[in-house]
Amino acid sequence: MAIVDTVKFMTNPARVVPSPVLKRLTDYYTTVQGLTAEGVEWVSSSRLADVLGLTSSTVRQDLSHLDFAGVSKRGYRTSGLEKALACALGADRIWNMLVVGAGNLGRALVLHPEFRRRGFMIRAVCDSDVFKTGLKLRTLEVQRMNQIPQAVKEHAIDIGVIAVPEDAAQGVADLLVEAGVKGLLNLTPTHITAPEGVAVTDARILASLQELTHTLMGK
Amino acid sequence: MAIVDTVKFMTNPARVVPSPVLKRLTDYYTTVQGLTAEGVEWVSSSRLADVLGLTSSTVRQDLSHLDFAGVSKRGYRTSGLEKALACALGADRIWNMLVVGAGNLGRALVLHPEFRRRGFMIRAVCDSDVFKTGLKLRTLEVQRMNQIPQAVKEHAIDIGVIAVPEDAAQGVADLLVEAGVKGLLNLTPTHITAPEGVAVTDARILASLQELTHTLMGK
DNA sequence: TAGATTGTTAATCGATTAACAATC
DNA sequence: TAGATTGTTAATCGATTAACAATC
Repeated sequence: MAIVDTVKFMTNPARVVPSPVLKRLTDYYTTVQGLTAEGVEWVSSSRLADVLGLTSSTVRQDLSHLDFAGVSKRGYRTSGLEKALACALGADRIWNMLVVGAGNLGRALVLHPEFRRRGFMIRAVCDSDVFKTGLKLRTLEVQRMNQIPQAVKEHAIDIGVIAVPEDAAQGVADLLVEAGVKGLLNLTPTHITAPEGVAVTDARILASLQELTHTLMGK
Repeated sequence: MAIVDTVKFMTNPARVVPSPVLKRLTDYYTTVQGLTAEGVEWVSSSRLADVLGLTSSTVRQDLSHLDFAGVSKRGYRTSGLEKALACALGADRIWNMLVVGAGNLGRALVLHPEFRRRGFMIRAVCDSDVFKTGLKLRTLEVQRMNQIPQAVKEHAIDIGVIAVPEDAAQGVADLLVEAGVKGLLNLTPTHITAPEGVAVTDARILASLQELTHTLMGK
């Protein structure tokens, strides 16, 4: 029996946050950030549920994945909850990014101050178009594609951002993986394949629009 | 018995495509577009499954929501499948959009040719910053916020795009709804509330990044 | 204390997968 | 025909919701 318990104990901690929960954690995070900014000190699961269109049950289940406990009769202390969420999402540290593609989307990312403000630091930008080489985006000069490996090493890049035309996406992904990035943010509509150890997330901007238009047609 | 059958028949056609299926339909669409472009004429559910990391069972279930049938032993004809997907997603028509916010993100959308190419026509841009009024983005002049109602009527705007700072997002959403748009694309991390009849989709760029960093921390 | 809210278990609901008869 | 692939039903799996004891 003791052995069984031990096994249980040993397998449990490797608990993965299920994907729908993870998506909601990001929602809680922005909401709670807003509340602390307003000076609200306590929030209940039902209040969060109301704001985000969920049930209080879902909220409590979700927050139980965090290393943070609420208080009976009071709810969750916003300051602690914010910190716990930031910690779970990696929002309490700095992430180094390299953007490939200096087109409109790539430039917008580099110039958008929100990313920096939230710890997503764009350290380098590359583009295959040699006429863009040397172009200045804020403090960064657009580099050649063959500079990717060196840039990844030099700046300890965690995340490669794919902001190139659709048909170049997989090739760029391969280059970034080869250079040693641990994660990819894919801004193109293409499905990207990467080896086991490399995480890929799709920004799905076009997909969002298409989901929206699908819905609009039913009206 | 006949009555029961009739009721079943009458309730069924109002079938809604479940959200996870809808998300995958956009993936099938880009994949099949690629295949037709390459000249591939037939594709099987298992081929699609391989490319997108799904099971063939899921693919067949999903495609059964379309008004299009495969052929035993051959699979799905890519040309017909592409058309059926385009039709389901509203990708076979033109959608009129108004962008609020002429910052980096808003400008990128207006200038990005992919949206136009896919039928998402940005007809007007507004910004609350009067110093931006009159600024030219391609063929469009940035307009004042109070021009929103007129612009929506004049261009028969279907979709309002929210590309403003986070704390202005809900206010802009309210203005757009008031002006009569049927759908909202929210590019901010904020949760937006809108009345029943108005569809909202979140682009979740920052959320995608945070999901990614959460995953990276486990490594 | 009394009442409100958490944390958690159990029940329900929905989505994914397996399996297989129909079929070209 | 024989073999491969669909469409669909049934089984499994996972996520959401309901319910309630624990608690501050």
